[in-house]
Amino acid sequence: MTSKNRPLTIADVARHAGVSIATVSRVLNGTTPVHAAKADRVRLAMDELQFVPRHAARVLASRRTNTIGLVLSEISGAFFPPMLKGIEAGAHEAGYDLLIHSTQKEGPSRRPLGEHNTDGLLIFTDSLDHRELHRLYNMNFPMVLLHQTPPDSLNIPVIAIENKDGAAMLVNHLIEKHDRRRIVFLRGPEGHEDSVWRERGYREAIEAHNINFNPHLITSGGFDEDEAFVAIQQMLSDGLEFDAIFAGDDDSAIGAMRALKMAGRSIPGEVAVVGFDDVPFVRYLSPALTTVRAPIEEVGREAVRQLARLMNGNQAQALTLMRTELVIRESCGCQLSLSKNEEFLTSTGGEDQPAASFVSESKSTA
Amino acid sequence: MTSKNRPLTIADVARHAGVSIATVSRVLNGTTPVHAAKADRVRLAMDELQFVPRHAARVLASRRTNTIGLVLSEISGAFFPPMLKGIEAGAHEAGYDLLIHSTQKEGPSRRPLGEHNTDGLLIFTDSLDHRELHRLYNMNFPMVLLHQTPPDSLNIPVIAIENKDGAAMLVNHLIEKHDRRRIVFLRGPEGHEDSVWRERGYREAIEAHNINFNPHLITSGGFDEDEAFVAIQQMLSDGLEFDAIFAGDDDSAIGAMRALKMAGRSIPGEVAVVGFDDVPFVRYLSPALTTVRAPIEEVGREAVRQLARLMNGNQAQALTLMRTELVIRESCGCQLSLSKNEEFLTSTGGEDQPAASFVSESKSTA
DNA sequence: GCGCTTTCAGAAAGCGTTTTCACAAAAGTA
DNA sequence: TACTTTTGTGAAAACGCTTTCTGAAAGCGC
Repeated sequence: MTSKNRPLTIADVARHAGVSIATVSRVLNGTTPVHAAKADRVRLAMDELQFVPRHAARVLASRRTNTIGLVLSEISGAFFPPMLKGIEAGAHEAGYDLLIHSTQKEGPSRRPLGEHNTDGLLIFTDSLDHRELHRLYNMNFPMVLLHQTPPDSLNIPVIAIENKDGAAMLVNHLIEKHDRRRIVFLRGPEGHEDSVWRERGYREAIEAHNINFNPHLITSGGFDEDEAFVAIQQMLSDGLEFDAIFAGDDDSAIGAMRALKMAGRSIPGEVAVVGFDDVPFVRYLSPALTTVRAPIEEVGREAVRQLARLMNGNQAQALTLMRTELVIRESCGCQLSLSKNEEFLTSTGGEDQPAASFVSESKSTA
Repeated sequence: MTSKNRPLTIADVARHAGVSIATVSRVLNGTTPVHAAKADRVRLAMDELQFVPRHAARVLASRRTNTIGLVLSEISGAFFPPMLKGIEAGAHEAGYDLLIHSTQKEGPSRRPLGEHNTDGLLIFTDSLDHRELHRLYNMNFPMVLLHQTPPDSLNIPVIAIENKDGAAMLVNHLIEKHDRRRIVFLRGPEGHEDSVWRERGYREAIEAHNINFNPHLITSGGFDEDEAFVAIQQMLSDGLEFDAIFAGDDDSAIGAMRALKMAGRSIPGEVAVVGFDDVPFVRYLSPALTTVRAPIEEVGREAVRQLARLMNGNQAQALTLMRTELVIRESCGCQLSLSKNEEFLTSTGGEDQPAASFVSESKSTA
């Protein structure tokens, strides 16, 4: 056990290497050229002493935290791990630490993430504090929103997925390949933006095929298995006629399938069912669920990239939409060669533009 | 837009309230009594100025970061979100920020989490750096290990789940309720601690029922669907006789079921299959999977609690094992009343001791 | 060799808090 | 009333870095 009493400072390193503390700082940060020989002495001294600079002191002096904050409301769901993974990887690449802050049940005196402990914020929550958001916005603090357009038409960059395209692909498939024309749509929770865009895709696809939009075919499934179960039971007992269900998300697709099975309707024979998200297990449902997949990990990575641009004083893209791809299985009516449980993937575009992004949806939904 | 040029400091607050900066600091921290009237003036001033103290300065001066670090190797898996959720909640409760650091592919010059930017560390990784661990251990830095016993018999607290008990419950059930006696066990990856304990539970249950342990019935499923699929196919083609499979985890259970189905063996008629973990979707398999569930969120919460004890200078529990519970479904041979997809839950103990923990396994596995 | 620009290095001034120290005022005690 | 404690407060010294500012040494053209 060596003498581990007082923690080391750059002064110790400086003394050990026979230079001034300024020089130590310079080799630490590479801000100003230092004679090679001297620099080596300093590095050697740091190694020998096992010196680690004190983070807080650097932050205080340099006024940069080298940390990005992630504000989120709920840690759950199948999409969460890949997203966090992407964010962590992105932060890693860009050389930032990642501070996580959940706003679920805001405690009494929790100091929020902000300009005092981060250099920029990734915001992924539905219940954001507008006052705080405006404050940060006004001080020009770097922020990027995930899956949500900014309120009050603030000019904050957004990363989201091609919900509308994905939904349209799904509905087009039902209409064109399986000749379904009475397609139910199960909405998500009130105010859920993904849901709004999916519904828009649904309607555009319907209308593009000259099918009359029937408002009775739309109800809420709450992006929730049980709620969707009840909703479909209700529709069935109301005697509503339909030959397909676009369930809004995979969870509600499961609920819908349960209700259909219980009522003795065959899937996809009488009613085709499709979902959205492609959470890992829907391939095991019988019939295996046709759905849409989004590059969630890439969303996280891209969000950090945009944020990094902002933090470096550059402009970021106002809206980045990540491509979604159709995942055809059986619940839509397709027959899969069951030899090896293969999947047919149809993508919006080519595979060669990994982080390609394009603005296609208007930006006002708020 | 108010004058947002120079950021505010406590000096501004002090001036505004007509007190010294020391007094402002005191009402900010509540360290020393301050006259009520004066304190109110200070608080008012802070409100009016919208003052937020600079984190780095406090850290530097107080030598406490108010942050805990989470070191992990892989952000994925069904158990990850609940675990992180528990950790976040625990950190929240204890008033700490949460810094996340993934070690998957260690970049060139990534400064690690340590004493300079956190007050304590939660470590959840299989590839930990022993040198660094020893360094922190020697300087008495607060650390808690998740799902892994410390190397070199260092005295670092561990939070894990009752793997052995859970496995034994499962195997006991297969033997006692379904009269299975030739039970296959699918190991996890080499060196996976959870797997080691589950195997131990398996063996103890076997031996407690006077069944001869047959090493041929044990092979590796890698905690992976495809690997398990291949392993079971191999066993079948080898002509090995068995009437049940304890799959080590749910993923490998899926692979095992696929192999059995492909070979035309009925589940659970000819071969019962059970898993471990109860990831969300195994209830939808047919037959629905019997498995074991662990209170993963509670593991995260408890880990933070133990860490908080350490950070406050108290002693923490060397080993905390969280209870697991049997989740009986159909793949073991039980008949479920299918009316509402109910589950029968059997717990190791009562429900009344939420964070109860007890040391029962010896602590040497390393 | 002589001025000129570069390069490199040290002294010292912050960065914005907490905390020690000292002390005045208020409150007990006799 | 005089004499000790307590309580509340401010001045000023850390905390451990980065970053000017300044000057010495080194390189360059002629």
